[in-house]
Amino acid sequence: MPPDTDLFRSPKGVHDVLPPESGRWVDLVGRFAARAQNAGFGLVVSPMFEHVEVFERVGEQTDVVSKEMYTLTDKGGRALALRPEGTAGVVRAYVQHHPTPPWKVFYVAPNFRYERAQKGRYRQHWQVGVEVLGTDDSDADVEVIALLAGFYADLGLAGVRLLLNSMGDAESRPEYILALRSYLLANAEGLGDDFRTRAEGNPLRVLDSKLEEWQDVIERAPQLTEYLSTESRDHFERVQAGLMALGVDYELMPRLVRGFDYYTSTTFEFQSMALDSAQNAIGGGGRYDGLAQQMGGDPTPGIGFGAGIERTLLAIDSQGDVANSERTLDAYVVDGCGPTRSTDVLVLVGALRDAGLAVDRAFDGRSLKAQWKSADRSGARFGVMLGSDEAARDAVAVKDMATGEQVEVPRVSLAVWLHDKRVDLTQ
RNA sequence: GUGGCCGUAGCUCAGUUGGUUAGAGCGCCGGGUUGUGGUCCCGGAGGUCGGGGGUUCGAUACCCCUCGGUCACCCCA
Repeated sequence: MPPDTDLFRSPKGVHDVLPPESGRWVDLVGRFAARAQNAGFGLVVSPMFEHVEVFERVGEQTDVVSKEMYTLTDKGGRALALRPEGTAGVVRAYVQHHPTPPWKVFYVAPNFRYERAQKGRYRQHWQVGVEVLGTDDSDADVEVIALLAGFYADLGLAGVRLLLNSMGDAESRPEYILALRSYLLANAEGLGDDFRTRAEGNPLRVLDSKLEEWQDVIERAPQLTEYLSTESRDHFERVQAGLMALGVDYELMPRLVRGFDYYTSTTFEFQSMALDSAQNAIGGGGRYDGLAQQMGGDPTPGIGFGAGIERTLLAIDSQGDVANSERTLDAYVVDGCGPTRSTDVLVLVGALRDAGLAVDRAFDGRSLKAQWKSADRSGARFGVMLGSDEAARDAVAVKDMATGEQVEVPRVSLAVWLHDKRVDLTQ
């Protein structure tokens, strides 16, 4: 019986990233790590799964927790869940290890959500992100937001807008939620059960709905910013002043509440105007000053963001200028010694790679014509042939693949010769 | 979870109002060029026509189910 081919395909909603496409990932992740480390952030690697309670702190009312979590029970009977978002696990790590604040970390990690796949939305998607724990300084908010804006700039991503809001603090928000709930329930006529359920359970979740028939009520709803405490308002104004000082453009969006319940104070979202509204959110985050405490830690303020790698690449695609960032080879080594295969190719290729050169070669003892063809396809700058004539003189034939010009180079000086040519290229 | 569209070679797609051995381009491999890529010429490999069932003398095509892809809704990166 042949195996069931359906079982040896990637599961629904997930996908492989292969070369050369994956070269863009290497590039993007490298740029992100460079920028984060530049700003004093260190890498945090946290488990891909946690006790389910860790993620439930994201909010029992949220879609991500209530219907999209990948939950499992391990052989020890523990109730676990695959990480659906980046912040909860990092806060858990902070509470567990109590590092010295301010704790500034970045991550590159996959998230898992059981939902119907579509463009820019997958059951496993990757995010780069940062978190800062242990400070409520508004400059930390500015630093985090500016970091993400700078990352997009590094990538050459244009047409991005930053939406900004404040959710208020522990004192001002409950008051607002009460006012919002009673307003929504008073205007729920004809808007259906879903509206009423949300208005009662989590009225903030009504605000970011895109449903046409709700928009009238949403437009006239009381606004968060009217309920901010003096302290919250001051904080929010300092964040805005900081962004302006750094030249980071933003738009105030009073109805921006985002999908997780832990947010307080500053919230923000970057949208690509080149993408459809179904997947235009390419990165977002905010403050979560109560989250550590909900996990049994001391009261600890925190702020961070997550930015989707797949969506960011989609946004770059929509600009049209898809750059191939794969590193080009310095040389491709061709075995010209015929059917008697020696270890010469292994030794030469190994020596060149040890010397820091990017080098590839053919396998399987293929014909010269085939090997030169592969050299061409590889995009290598030079073809290096180990031929019996040249071998007699301890040399190799080196061909510039662009011009076809061929010279003989002593084997011992080949690495230096190729290095010199690389410098030429960068001038 | 709900709905629309779509599954034919590695990729992009033809095809048959149901009828012999299912095609093309690109890619891949080999040869022309016994030591040299890109152009050209010749040849070759590669297909459970997504899977299962049904209708039929006969199904890649029609029907049902299923799996997968894609797009949208909800929501999010």
